[in-house]
Amino acid sequence: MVLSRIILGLLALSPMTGYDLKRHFDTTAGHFWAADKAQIYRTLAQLVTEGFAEVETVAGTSAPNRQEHRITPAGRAALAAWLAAEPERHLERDPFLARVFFGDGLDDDALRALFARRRETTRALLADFEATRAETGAPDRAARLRLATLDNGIAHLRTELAWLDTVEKELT
Amino acid sequence: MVLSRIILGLLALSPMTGYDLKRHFDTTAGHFWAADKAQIYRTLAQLVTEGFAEVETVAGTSAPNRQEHRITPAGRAALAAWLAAEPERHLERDPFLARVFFGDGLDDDALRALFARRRETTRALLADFEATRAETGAPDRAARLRLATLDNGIAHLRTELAWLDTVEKELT
DNA sequence: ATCCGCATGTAAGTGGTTACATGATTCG
DNA sequence: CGAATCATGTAACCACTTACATGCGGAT
Repeated sequence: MVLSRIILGLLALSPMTGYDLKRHFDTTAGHFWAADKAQIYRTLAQLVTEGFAEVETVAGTSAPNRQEHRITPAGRAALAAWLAAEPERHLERDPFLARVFFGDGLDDDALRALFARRRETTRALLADFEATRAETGAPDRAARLRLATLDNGIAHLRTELAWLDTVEKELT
Repeated sequence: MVLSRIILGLLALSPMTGYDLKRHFDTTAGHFWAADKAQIYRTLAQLVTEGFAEVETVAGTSAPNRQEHRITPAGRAALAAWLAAEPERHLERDPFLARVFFGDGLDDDALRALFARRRETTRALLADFEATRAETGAPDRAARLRLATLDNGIAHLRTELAWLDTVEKELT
């Protein structure tokens, strides 16, 4: 459900192929929703049978054929309805925190390594987000809201680093 | 995989029934992993067939029979192996942020309502976490690590509220 | 020559959600 | 008398992941 509506939202910005959508999920939309191509192609087919999107095959001149998907008026209505509906609840599932919770089963070195890996992936993601943010200018209302989700990610990544500081200090 | 190892971790603290486990997932373990009872009972049965847990039926005196599950030595080994393994990566999936990203499809009032609901659920969860934290004292190493995961949750909830402040201010 | 990007999909398996089903005891 | 808590589970469904499979064109 959520994935299909996010895809409709992206198609509302412009017509796209599954491959184009995948790139969005690997960059902009990845801050709040993960999806892989198997899911994307399946959901796209489903949107077409529901009448929320239409396909047009665009012959590739110097590339493979593109299956361009375009949102229909019914698709726009479904997107609007979802936007106004009660948000689904967000269920937390973080394998790293699970390991920390049972971390007494690791010795100090292994624990330190666990925190160090977390710090490294967090730091890298933050650098990535901040670089993306620097690229953007002159936002209208739509772009300001999209930026807000990126800022949300940046704020949480900074918080994670600050939390790691205190936890690692306590471990010494 | 992750769920089965978290259950092993909880069983390592003390033998439990599926119902007991459910209460843990609704409180302490809920900060980092969500699970419902259908999954818990299924996973428990699987752990028994794998030889990682054993069941003992305890006749209820003034209650239904309890199926007490106890971790086996093989189970402890599987838990230790998982703890030391590379953490699975954490995939973000937040329906609220998805709505904000496409928020231009909502009018100002609907947007404000969206943020207000998020603020309310965040505030309530934070109060809950802070109350839990106040209850705890004199921690050993194991308890300090469990507390650290709670502090992680508290830090992120505060960050979310601060982010909401700036976004809602910008909306005026 | 080899690798990377573009572009499409299928199949099998695992993990997670929702709805159905039951029944005793305790507290207000 | 009714609601909440304790306690168990099944069935059907939906969502997500991983591995398999193909092939062109352009750059190094």
